[in-house]
Amino acid sequence: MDKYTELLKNKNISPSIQRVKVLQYLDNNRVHPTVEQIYSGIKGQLPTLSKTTVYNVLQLLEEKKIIKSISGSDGREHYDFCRLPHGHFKCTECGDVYDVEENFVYQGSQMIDGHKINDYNLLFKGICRNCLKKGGENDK
Amino acid sequence: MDKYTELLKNKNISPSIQRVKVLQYLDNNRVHPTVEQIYSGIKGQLPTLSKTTVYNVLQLLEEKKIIKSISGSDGREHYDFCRLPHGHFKCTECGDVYDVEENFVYQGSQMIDGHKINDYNLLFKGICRNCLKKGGENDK
DNA sequence: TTGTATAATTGTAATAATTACAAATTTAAC
DNA sequence: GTTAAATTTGTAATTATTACAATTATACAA
Repeated sequence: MDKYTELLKNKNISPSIQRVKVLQYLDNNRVHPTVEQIYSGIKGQLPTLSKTTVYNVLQLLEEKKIIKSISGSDGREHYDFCRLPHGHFKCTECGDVYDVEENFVYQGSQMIDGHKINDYNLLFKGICRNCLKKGGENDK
Repeated sequence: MDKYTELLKNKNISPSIQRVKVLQYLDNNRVHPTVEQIYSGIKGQLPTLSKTTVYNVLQLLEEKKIIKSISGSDGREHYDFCRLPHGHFKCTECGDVYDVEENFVYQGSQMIDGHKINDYNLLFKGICRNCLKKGGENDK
């Protein structure tokens, strides 16, 4: 039994081929891919795959805290395999998302002001090193 | 000269009535409104207002660091007048965004891993106190 | 094994936020 | 006051996401 199948079973999720493939893709492509990227990335191996399924799987995996979603400000979600807590950096030029070590570690309670905290994210924004190289002028 | 006009001039932005009204709205409605809310909120005073203008103004104000945008994961941006640094909490049930005192204060440099940092945000997610009251079952 | 209930996937259509863009209007400079 | 530049407006296009019903696969009992 491969490790993704096992991970899913441990979380009481029946390990359909679609779910395993999405998980595998996220593990092998740690670039915070979008739904589109995930879909295109595994469509070759699962020709009947529907984009709706990718959405469904991602939603399920996030609910079960196996992955996290990251929202930049460009109307596209990015997805990230959960590991050690870390922050993210999103380039406002090209939209790519990078990991950064810098992080906020929240030691507080599960409640803040009466709200139940399920998760948190630290997101930096700016211009990534690649875009800086290309056109440093655009220095908004 | 009112305080919004003054603020805009200080930032070298010509203080059109649309810009002033958006700014005023954000200052008076500190609930992290969406574009839709801002638009509806001032349409009464500016009957010719276009939603495109609201988008334009918000983009400009964010570039000039007068406001911040907050992306939950529901495909809707929220906007916040800049003040003391603070974190945000987004309810995954109703979509509302709340301020929280809890925050990450970044003292590091303006560069991380070669990326130019322009901004950062700390976002908590969970179920807000109102939704908890209504239906505590949905305890994802 | 066979039938049946349940769960998961698929495809299409609908929704909704955002952006592109060109025309119209306003503002500022000379 | 005329002209150029900046801003606003409205429409159309784009794109991500969701809703939903139909199909397919899976699990389980007889």
